Amino acid sequence: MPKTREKIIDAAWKLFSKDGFEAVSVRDVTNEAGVNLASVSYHFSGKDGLIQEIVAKALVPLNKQRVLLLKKAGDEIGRVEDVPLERIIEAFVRPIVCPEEFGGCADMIAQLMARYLIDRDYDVPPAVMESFGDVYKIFSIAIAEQCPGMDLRKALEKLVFSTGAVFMFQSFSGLASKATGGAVDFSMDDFLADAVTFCAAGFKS
Amino acid sequence: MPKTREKIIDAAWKLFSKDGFEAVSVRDVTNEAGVNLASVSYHFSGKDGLIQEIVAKALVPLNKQRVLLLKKAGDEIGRVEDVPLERIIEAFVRPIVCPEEFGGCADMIAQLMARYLIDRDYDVPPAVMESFGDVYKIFSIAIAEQCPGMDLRKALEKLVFSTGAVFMFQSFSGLASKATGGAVDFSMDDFLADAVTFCAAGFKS
DNA sequence: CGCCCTGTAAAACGATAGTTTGAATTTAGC
DNA sequence: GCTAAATTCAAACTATCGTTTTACAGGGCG
Repeated sequence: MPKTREKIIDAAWKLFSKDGFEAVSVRDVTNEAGVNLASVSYHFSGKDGLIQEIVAKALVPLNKQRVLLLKKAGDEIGRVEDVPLERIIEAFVRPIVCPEEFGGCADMIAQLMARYLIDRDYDVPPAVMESFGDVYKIFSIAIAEQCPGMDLRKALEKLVFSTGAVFMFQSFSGLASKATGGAVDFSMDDFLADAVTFCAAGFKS
Repeated sequence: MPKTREKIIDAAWKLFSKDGFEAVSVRDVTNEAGVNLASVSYHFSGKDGLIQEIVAKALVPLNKQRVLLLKKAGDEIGRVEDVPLERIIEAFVRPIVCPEEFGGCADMIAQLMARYLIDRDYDVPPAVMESFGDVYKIFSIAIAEQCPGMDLRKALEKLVFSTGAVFMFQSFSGLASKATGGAVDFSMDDFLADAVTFCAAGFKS
């Protein structure tokens, strides 16, 4: 029998990633979790605290996984400096496309992340901020090393392009599918490979 | 002296694109516009109607401009089939990056668009849906023609990548700038050129 | 003038939001 | 087994939301 706090986190994760922070009420969460309404205020000192907890639980492991994948690729090759561009990008992209591979996170992580970045009302917890800072720093260095003549600034910019490309894909594919009358139907495996190819070419340009 | 209806649209456009549809109340809009609270229900039959009006006013001209730019490039070159890839992508991307070039739309259009695509609670007005369908169809055909061996499906997929890359840039660059301690500082001119190069390379891959 | 239609105004409505209260209950330490 | 802290609970509180109601002002027209 899980504790109340854990039940709240599970329910909040599920509902927030499906419908967003604003659309989901504290009552929705506590009903889903089967706990009392007041327990959110008690355990997280309010809805905002719960949101910060959820976001940190989603994004910090994501960024940790990205760094881990890059490091692992470096170990395989021998030196981190020799990791080919495609592997760098895959390390960057895979945790977003296939979040289930690193421990049970829902497949809504991209939407959750996008939502959090657009809804600026919510503060970014320091831990999340820091993990993003690490990722962007480590990856832009690795990329700059693979692309002679590219400075860190450009590497970072293209990293942002790549993030956007992958990131919005889930949202957009839904709309595109609707707009074109169901002509689009992507598989995630193909998608990951295509995304890596697309971004790698962009970096080499 | 503008009519009440116009004043509401102006205020709603400004507030919605800054803070989002849910965060902005009808009272916020009417206060900003200096009109009575009830006039939103009267002129737009409620908040949802106002949102649809705003979104249509933002996105239909955007998509129209994309098609127009592509057609214009075709006229310059001679035949639409001969427009080089970079020009196609620029036609696709420019109205998002430089919305002020096609008639007074605020520079928040990317954020408004992203928000609308993520907040799925709101229906997409038929006119908007149709304009997106047109754009994706016309552009994926043009691109498939420039990239021998690429089928329409792949072209559409890469078009979605490109949209994402450009689309989220404003949102992400803000975060990246914060996370790296202000190391990033992009200009829109450079950005447009870089984005086109990045996406074109992706298409050629 | 009297009537109707359009538009605006102030006020109130019902619903729902997040939070707090205070009592009841469970848990943990001695 | 008792005491005190921690937790859960039902209920109420305050604020705000979108909407509706009702009244009022003006203009075109028979």
